[in-house]
Amino acid sequence: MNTFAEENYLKAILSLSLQGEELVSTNSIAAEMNTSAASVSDMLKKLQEKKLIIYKKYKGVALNKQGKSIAVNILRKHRLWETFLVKKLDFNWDEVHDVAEQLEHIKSEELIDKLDSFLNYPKFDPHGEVIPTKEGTIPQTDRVLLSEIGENTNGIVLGVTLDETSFLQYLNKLEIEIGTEIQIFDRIDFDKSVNISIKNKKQNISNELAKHLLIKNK
Amino acid sequence: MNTFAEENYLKAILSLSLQGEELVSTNSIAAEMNTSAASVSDMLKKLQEKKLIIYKKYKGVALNKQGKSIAVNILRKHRLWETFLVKKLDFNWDEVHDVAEQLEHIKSEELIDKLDSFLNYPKFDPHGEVIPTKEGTIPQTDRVLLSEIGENTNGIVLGVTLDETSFLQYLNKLEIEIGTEIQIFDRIDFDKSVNISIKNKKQNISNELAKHLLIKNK
DNA sequence: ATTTATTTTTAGATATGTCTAAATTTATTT
DNA sequence: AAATAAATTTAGACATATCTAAAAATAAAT
Repeated sequence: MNTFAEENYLKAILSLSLQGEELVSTNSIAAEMNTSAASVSDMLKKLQEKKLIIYKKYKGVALNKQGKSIAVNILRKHRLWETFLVKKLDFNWDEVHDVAEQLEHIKSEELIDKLDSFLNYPKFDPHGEVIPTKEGTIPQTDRVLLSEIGENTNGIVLGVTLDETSFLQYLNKLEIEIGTEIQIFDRIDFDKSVNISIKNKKQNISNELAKHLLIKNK
Repeated sequence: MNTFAEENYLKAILSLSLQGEELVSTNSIAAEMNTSAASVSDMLKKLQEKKLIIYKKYKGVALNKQGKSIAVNILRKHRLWETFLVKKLDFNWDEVHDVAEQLEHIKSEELIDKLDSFLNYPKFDPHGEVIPTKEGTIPQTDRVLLSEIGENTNGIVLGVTLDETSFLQYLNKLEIEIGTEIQIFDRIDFDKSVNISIKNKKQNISNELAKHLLIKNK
């Protein structure tokens, strides 16, 4: 059985891997988790002893099979709980992250099975993110980040890849939600911001924001 | 904010207080929590520094106002989660304790308010135990322990005061459940066991068991 | 009222997870 | 290729929570 701290590190490594880092660096984990590089080093040593990661000093870290399985399961639990909070308890999608961060560590396979059934086996969470399966796979979808999409195309907002209140509230202000239609014009070389229009209103979206918006790729 | 360990100690002290101990002893807490008396001593010192208990060395401990408020709130959360697990997720009443022990430590007042509303403000949990109010009071009921009830009376099983799988499974075996009618004949002086009958079947119930059965007192 | 037994506390260790500061390794410049 | 900068690890400290063994206080027995 793993501690909350261990699970959170595994989750952070998974998240950075999914964002494209093959070998995840100590510093990026520290940034992701708001902790010091020293603490990360300490923990990586422990996770390696427990045989959950592949870690080469000074080089970087990757999840091994068992570590990935645990991390994906935490992600599954996180997203199922978020779905429960929004669908059943009437939370807003920008309010659920902190509570789900706690709930994801509850240990009971039966609980998650029954929750999944109670929610009718949802495929996506309230942010449009795919929910990993019980078997530990993350279903692939045809979504693409706004920061990666081609110019002069149209799309539909399918979801977000960040779960922070400040981010989600900013989206509300921009009137961007799941299902919103969006035209993509062009990308500025200088700062990689994107010119788009939503409901015929032209806007410039920063790369920082575009990196976290999932668009249907047609 | 309190740690899980602190919350568990406060809960244990509350539980023993409600069972009649005015000044709760170190040993009884250790027994309740399956830990050593030394650990209890250590923790009592910390809880006193945090001003959650009234503790006199070698004499015993009681919750103060703030400590009681926290402990009652944990109890409220535990019983609401148990209700959720049984009513919404189809757990059996003898399967929910361990998961509820984890869920009771989730920190979010809004979560519990919304859960309460979702469950339609239940007054009792699946074991028949009263659910403390949001304001921190434990509603009084007219129930009495089978170990305390008068001889030659009738009653109805309203609930239990223990949440252990082995206990609840034994009740199932004895065909005792909530709502079961019961005749009380007499109590044996020697071991304080009680002679009763359930569905015209005479049985002798140990004091140990009778101490955890709540009966309607008419 | 002493002695004995029980209960409770303290002392000293251990494990987890965190930190700052210093040392080491790797990457980047010149 | 040597010097500088950046990233990473180690060393040493601290807080929490636990344990065993020993000491101290209280309760029970003679």
